[in-house]
Amino acid sequence: MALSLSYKDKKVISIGITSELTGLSERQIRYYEERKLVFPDRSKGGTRKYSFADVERLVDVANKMEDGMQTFEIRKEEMKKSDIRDKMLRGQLNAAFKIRK
Amino acid sequence: MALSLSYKDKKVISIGITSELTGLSERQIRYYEERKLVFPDRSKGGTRKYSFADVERLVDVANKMEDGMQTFEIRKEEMKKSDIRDKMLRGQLNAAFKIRK
DNA sequence: CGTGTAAGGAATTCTGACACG
DNA sequence: CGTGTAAGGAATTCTGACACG
Repeated sequence: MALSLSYKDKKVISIGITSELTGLSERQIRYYEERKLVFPDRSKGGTRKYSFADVERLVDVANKMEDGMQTFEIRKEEMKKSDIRDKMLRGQLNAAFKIRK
Repeated sequence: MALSLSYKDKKVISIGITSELTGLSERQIRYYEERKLVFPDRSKGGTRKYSFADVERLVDVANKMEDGMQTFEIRKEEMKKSDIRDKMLRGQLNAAFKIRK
């Protein structure tokens, strides 16, 4: 791990607890992973480990599913978001670089 | 649950992960519970669940053990702390009450 | 497409006890 | 006192598949 992450991002929660926290079934949670909507870590033995950020993510996904959105649409939306973030970050870095020049 | 607790206080971490996070053996963690130094929740099935606060607590305990302190001394120290907190809280409440009077 | 379920197996955790010291 | 360990059992999780739709 490069950075020491805050509680919110530490992957320490089992799927059972994650299920309780989100109200989703384990089946749903595993399926959303299959559809690339969440990315839990794995223990050496292979059990999934989620963060509180993942839990929030899953609740968000659940809401969108309720609104009739499909998994691939939700994924696209997320990809767009991180794309925007990437561009903004690059913009910031560029600006900083110019200033220092 | 009366209050909605923050991430730090939610009991969602299994003993295995807690062991990794603290560097303590599961045996040690269970023993410190026996000695009333940590108070994990339990799942319906009986498995222990710790919070990040518990993890910090355990690291603290571990440090004191290294300093040669015994479990009952650590517990006494903690009781003193919470006792002080209680008194301060009572003082606060009393003061507030007098003001409003 | 999204989710429930039964199936068989593996990983995780639990308790009580013996051991050492 | 504090901790390791083997023991037997129970709870938890995993994957791949069949089902419905």
